Amino acid sequence: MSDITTNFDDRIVEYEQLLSDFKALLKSNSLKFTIQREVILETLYDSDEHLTPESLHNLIQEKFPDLNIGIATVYRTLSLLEDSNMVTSLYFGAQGKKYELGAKNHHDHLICTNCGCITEFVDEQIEERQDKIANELGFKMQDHSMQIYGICKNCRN
Amino acid sequence: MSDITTNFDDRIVEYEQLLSDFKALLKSNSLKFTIQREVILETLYDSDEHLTPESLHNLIQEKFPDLNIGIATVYRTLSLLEDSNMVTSLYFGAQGKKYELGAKNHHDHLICTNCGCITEFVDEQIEERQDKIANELGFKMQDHSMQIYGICKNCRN
DNA sequence: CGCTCATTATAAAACCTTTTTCAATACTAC
DNA sequence: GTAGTATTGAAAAAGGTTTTATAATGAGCG
Repeated sequence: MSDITTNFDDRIVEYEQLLSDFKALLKSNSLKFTIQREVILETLYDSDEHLTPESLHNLIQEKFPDLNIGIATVYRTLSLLEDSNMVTSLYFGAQGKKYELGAKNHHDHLICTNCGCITEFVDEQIEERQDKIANELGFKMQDHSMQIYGICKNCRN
Repeated sequence: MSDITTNFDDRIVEYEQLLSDFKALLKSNSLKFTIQREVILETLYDSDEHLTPESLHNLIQEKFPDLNIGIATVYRTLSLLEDSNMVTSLYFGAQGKKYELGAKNHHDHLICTNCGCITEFVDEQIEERQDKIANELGFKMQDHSMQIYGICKNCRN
């Protein structure tokens, strides 16, 4: 078995786990499992990007044109998922909320000031350096966030 | 003369330069120099953060409560400054524009989650590393911001 | 299956930010 | 000072996104 296949299996297992967590969550709150909610969770899972409610809705329309899911349902489901910590949202500036799945492992962001796309990265050297700076200044670090703004590869063409 | 005094003088000189550039710009376009425009430029200069039109307006209200500058004037002046490249704006996500003055020296922030105090710092290693990461990912860096959250020296006692 | 109530799509309403309108004001040149 | 015109604050309008109201639908349970 190749690594790719193994990863693929892992991914399915991971999604099944997520889905059953979601079902359990719904059940314990006397809420119902609907095709709309499943599709929203699945689309969120399949996407590696941070999505706005609108872009998520567009994605769903493309993938499931016959379902005709309303934007209000997307908003309602995202709020539900966020309230139960299955998705997290990021604020970029005073407004502009974007959602992503999971109790995230930490990462920093490259944000394109032209198209708004977000690329994630983690850099061990920066993480270490941050620890060191905090220590040197007598600061007990709890958290940090870093954003790099610029023009992404695609937009430079 | 100490370094601090020298920096202070430099800062005043820098602002005077900026102001006279602004005046020249206005004159050459048959526009008028008003107290509102001066206050907006000055407040932008004094702030080290990226500001939304709204937060800039709030800042001005605090600093000059008697002037009663309208939010529309803030928007108008920011557009004017941006058109003439004296300020740059960044998009955060699909929407949400933030402004900052053109030539600004960069620094990062340590923010105390207990007392709210902010310590500024610059670290060459982190700056270099950021450049490198941006380059590796085909990203043309324009700016970046980093915040470390935690408990400051004073508050730990 | 049939009952009950949560959920849905749709559309209207509520919200927010940004722009425009307009009469009053104030800067600049003379 | 005065004339001419850009600028201002206030309020209305425009342009978005997000939420709510509603009647119809559908999931879950016995």
